[in-house]
Amino acid sequence: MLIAIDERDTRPIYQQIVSQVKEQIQRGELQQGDELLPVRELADSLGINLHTVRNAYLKLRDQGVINLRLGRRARVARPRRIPATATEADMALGGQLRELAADAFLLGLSADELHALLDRHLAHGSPPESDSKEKK
Amino acid sequence: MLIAIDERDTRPIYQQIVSQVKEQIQRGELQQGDELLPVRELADSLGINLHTVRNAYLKLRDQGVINLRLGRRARVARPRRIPATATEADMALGGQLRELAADAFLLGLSADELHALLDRHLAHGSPPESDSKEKK
DNA sequence: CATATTGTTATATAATGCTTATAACACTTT
DNA sequence: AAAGTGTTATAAGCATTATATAACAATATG
Repeated sequence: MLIAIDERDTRPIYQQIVSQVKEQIQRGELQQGDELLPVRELADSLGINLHTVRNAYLKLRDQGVINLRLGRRARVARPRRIPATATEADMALGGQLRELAADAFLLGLSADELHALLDRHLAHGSPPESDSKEKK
Repeated sequence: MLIAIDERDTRPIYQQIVSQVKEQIQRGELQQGDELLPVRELADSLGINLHTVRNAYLKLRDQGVINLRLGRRARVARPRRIPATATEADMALGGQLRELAADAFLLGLSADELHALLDRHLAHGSPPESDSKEKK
């Protein structure tokens, strides 16, 4: 399943799980119908409580990302693919877009630079990977 | 000052203030050297506690967005404009970029569509406004 | 200089959110 | 029937967020 908790990440654990599951779907590592790890199993493997994992799964269900049914394993839901007009999509991502735009601006990034940066994550979902230092 | 608390926003109040100040700077409504509202004044106008506003100002100071000096009003700091290499910028925005990319993907947005959406917020910071039948 | 303004520090308290801990229950699969 | 899995329930601990007061320190104002 390849989920890891990052201590340096200030977000709550369940949020990190939510994000990572979404990213795995984006990268194609998880596809429609695929089974997620059982809550107890994932919880044990991460050394956390069952309910923390379950909370993450509940959030994913509420966002339509996975399906939950009693007795059966959690499965990746059918893509919603709501055609979303521009303004509809903006409703869903509005907060993130505004925050990203403001933060990027304060970093002195141009629109092109930000686009390029974003493309890196859109392609396959894999980040830069570079560890701390990097050659220029 | 034009700051408003959104009850539907799940983020803490101080975070909303942080975001809105940043967005005002991005839009040019606040510029280098401009004074922010005094903590007590903003707190009163929002009907919240002094320390909640102060907490927001502290976070903004920690991010280099504003300067705080005893006895003087908070002022918008000189732009940091750290030239930031691509990977440096990614370090700062990495989490936001990954999350946005994944969420956009799950919404079925193409790279172009996401770029266009992002541009709306980059231009002036003002959201939608122009709605119509968009091409998909 | 005197006073008001403003950021800062210090306590204390309450409310909420996150995580853990146990246990039992309900549905599905084997 | 048994095992696996999601679900519900209850409780507790801890961190974060927000509130409430009060006093202090540096700056601005008159």
